[in-house]
Amino acid sequence: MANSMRAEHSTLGGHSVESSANTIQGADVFRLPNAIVLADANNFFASCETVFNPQLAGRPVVVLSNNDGCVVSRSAAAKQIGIVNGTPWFKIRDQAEHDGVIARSSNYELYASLSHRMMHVMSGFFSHQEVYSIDECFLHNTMTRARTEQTCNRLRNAVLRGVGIAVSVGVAPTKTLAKIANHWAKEHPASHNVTFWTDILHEYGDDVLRSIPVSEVWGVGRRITKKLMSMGITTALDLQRADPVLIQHRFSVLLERTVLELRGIPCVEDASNASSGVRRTQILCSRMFSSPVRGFETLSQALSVYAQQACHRLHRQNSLCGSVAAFCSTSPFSKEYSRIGNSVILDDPSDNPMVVSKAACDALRHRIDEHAPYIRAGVMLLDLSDAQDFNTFEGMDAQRDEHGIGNVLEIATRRFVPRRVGIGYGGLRGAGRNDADTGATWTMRRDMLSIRGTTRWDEMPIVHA
DNA sequence: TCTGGGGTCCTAGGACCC
DNA sequence: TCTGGGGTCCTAGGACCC
Repeated sequence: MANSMRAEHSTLGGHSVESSANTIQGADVFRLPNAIVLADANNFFASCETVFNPQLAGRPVVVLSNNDGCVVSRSAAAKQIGIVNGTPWFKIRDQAEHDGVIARSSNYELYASLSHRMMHVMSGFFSHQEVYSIDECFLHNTMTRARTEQTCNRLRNAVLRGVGIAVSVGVAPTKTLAKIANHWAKEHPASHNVTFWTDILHEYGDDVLRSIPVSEVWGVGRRITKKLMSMGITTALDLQRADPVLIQHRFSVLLERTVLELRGIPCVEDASNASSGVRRTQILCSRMFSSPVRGFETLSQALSVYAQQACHRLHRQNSLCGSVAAFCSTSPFSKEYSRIGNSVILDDPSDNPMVVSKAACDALRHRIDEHAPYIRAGVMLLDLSDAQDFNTFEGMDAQRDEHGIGNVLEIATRRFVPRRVGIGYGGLRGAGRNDADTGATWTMRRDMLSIRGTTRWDEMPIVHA
């Protein structure tokens, strides 16, 4: 599919020949100038923090990554005082606190819950929704220009009223252009947070793409930017005008598709597996430790906890894994950086946390340096297959865990909350209120965690009337 | 002192087969 | 003694996204 698409576009040199059929069906829908609607929450994590804590509205708020490491989301006010995403918190903490910045540990349980509500509300306004990330979705549109604008505004109001989150909307013929239109909507208050690509193109012509550095185009990362710059391609307009065949040759089909998308030719396919939820092809669970861990004994505690968490996700999508990989590493910022990884093939595909946990530990057992300070570790489940499809000869069954410990864990998790029970260290809970708080020294730091008002009875917000 | 986590897709290159 | 070329499959690594 992707290949035939590429061949077609490459040979046609940019503009496709339409078939005579003008039916609003299948791929033809996406040839319409307003076919793709991208709805994206403004400063999502920071906005979520404000939902149940309205005093934060208008104030500089930042949300930190796990372990309170880096800034990952900023409110408008925090952006205004010049805080940059990705900055390590320890480097700016003093100044930020002096400036009245309020920091929060990331509260993914809250964000996931609000994301779910937001997506549900938005799904009602268009025929097809493709959830792209926790805070944005593509909506497929077949309405007229006027109807589309009306619908986008109703969608924005519904999310704002129903969930308390502001979203911006970009409308364009392709996803890449919708990203650009969405960005424009966020940057230009006059747009009322809904921007049509065709409008800004009509008003500003080539200046729109000329004003966008190539590094800001969706799909262009740091490495590719550097290489493009050396070829004299510095703006989105330069990339749009580049030869797709040359780009494909020097880079990849991915970037070639970006060139075509910038020209208004849709090439990025639907990535979501309908609305029923996506089945992952690999599952990774990894964390940084709050302080360095030495020795296999302690490391295996962490591996065991991560393996159980990974199995929980494996079970949820009804898959089995054929192999388990584990890794650990010292700090990449230290002189003696080392990373150790190894994988183990299971005798039979399994979703049993006991089996997976043991495999993860076995993978690293005799490989680690007993004295090295490890700062992170992770467990990866690979070679996933559908549990229902699994058939072998008699006597060679999958190591399924039908009535065993995994199911007991699932049931207990559903009835109580995650991590009230578990194997080994995964079952211990310390005094703190953090999910992963096992009382061990390595569990992650979340010193500034807000309430999980939508998922925990004991943390429900209190309203004073 | 202190720098996130979880994914996807593509490509190159090796192994193997005929 | 000489030892082609093309296809397929797999894996590791690179690059990207949010």
